[in-house]
Amino acid sequence: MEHTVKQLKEYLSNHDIKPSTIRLKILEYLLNNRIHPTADDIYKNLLDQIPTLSKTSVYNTLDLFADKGVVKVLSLNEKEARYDINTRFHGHFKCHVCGRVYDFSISYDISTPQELKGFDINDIDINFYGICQNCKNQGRRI
Amino acid sequence: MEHTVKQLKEYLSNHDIKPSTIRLKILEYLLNNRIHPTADDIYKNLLDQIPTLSKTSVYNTLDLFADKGVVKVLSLNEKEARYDINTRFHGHFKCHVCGRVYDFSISYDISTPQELKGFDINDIDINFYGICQNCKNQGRRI
DNA sequence: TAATTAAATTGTAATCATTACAAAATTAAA
DNA sequence: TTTAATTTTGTAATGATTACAATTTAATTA
Repeated sequence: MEHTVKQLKEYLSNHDIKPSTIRLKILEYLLNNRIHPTADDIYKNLLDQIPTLSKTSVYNTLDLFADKGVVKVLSLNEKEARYDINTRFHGHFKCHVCGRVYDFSISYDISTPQELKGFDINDIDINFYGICQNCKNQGRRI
Repeated sequence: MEHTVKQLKEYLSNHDIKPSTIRLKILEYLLNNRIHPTADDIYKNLLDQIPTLSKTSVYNTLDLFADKGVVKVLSLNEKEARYDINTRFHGHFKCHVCGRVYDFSISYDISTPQELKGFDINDIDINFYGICQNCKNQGRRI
């Protein structure tokens, strides 16, 4: 869970991104808080460390990260986008009770469907929705 | 492609929805135009037939349809929601060149992943993104 | 090192899909 | 018909995201 500045800088430079305080802090936050945060989550959490931080900078940085493949933007039937530092292929489960987003691995083969022969497939989203075990155990609904 | 008013009314009553002119027109539009339209698409297209139509009514109706299982709301990495009259399980491909959304069938088995044992799964979205064959053939990019 | 240029960051205002809400219109029930 | 319930409408809010110009910071050059 600990990342040196050197490691963070390398992470960015590996993705062709020049380092800056904001970029390093946002990257560090994403690496240490794998909760698929929203831009607002990130903004609120970094305000202590960077009092002059603006929301525009958070969006700018996240857009840059998405362009360079550092994060994947998640669109989970909600108005706010979420950002995932884990860009390897995997599925997401959104609990509509607690709002948490869980990762899961895709075991089955996602080969090109018949109907999409000849299509270029650049990206795939596998999103599940429901109630997580934690909320079920607590008997929480909606 | 033709639907009698009787059929449309039955379709609604089968989903526990009382008929009204707007509801029947929107349902008819969705059944005849299986292009995963946005609320605005529907609004613009019905304005000829219902000059007093308001956008709020379109949203109200689509929300009702979604609640009653008449349509599925699609969240395809774009700001506008789309509405699919086909509520049977299938995947969607969004072409980022022409913007069209294609259906495809899911052949592989979507069983509960290990990590989601004990979770209630109520809904699944399988979304592919890329360039469709049509746009590829025309050499169109971005 | 200072001067110049480029890049990053900020603040404010716009955008735009969606929602809230109350008034008006329509339909159903008494 | 009268009354009550439902549907529809118009307007104004909401809220995430973006546009954009100004400011700050960092990098480069003289």
